[in-house]
Amino acid sequence: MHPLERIYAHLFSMYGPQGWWPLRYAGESPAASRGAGGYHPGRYDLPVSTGGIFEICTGAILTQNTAWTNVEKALDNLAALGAITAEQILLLDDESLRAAIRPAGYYNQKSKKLKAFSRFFIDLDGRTPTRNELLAVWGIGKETADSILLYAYQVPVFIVDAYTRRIMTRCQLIGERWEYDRVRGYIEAHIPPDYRIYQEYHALLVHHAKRHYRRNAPSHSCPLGMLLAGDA
DNA sequence: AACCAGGACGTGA
DNA sequence: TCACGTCATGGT
Repeated sequence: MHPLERIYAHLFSMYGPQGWWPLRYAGESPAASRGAGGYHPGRYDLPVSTGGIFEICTGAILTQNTAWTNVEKALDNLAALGAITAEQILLLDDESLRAAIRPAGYYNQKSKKLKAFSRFFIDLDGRTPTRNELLAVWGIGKETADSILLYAYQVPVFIVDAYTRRIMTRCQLIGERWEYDRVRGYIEAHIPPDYRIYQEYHALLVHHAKRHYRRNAPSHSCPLGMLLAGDA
């Protein structure tokens, strides 16, 4: 069993299914099967509507280098304006859009990003975008593109975020200087390409990192260390 | 009261 | 390529 598989099994046994990506505004998932904050543990059929897909894409852009709690406030404001669809965002004047997403920070940049992505999203006309198409959109980098593919379109790509890097590096599975796509390729080579596993794995890494791998935290012991003691 | 949060882009070597 | 600087609000 590869260390990456062992880590996944361990994290899942510790924390259980995480139910990412949170869906709170699209109203497509029955409230009864939706947990607090819009998380929906155990459901892998979401999103099922265009609104749900777009909400995830919007959240992925707004959460760039930003705490999710701040993104929720921005999404609340957009929902209050009735602007959580691509068409409605494009109808908003720039000043209103900036004001709505202000809690998420970087509002000048992100307002442009949301409009650029909204045009792109409409042109897709329901089709699943390719990774390169997403990367060609201004404001969509590798991590955001992969977040959109994995959580909005159920494409099995592994998201390499700061938390993933920090944990894998400290477990000595990857090098400090490995490029994004090298890390992604390494993980995808050792984990079966099942979008449900990739979704849970990434969410579990984030959850675990928030508890044990804060950037400022001194190198203290982590529960995963014991898992890796036995092999290379 | 610094420090950080589920990054991306522009610029100059 | 690579290393910086910039963007910005809200919680700890």
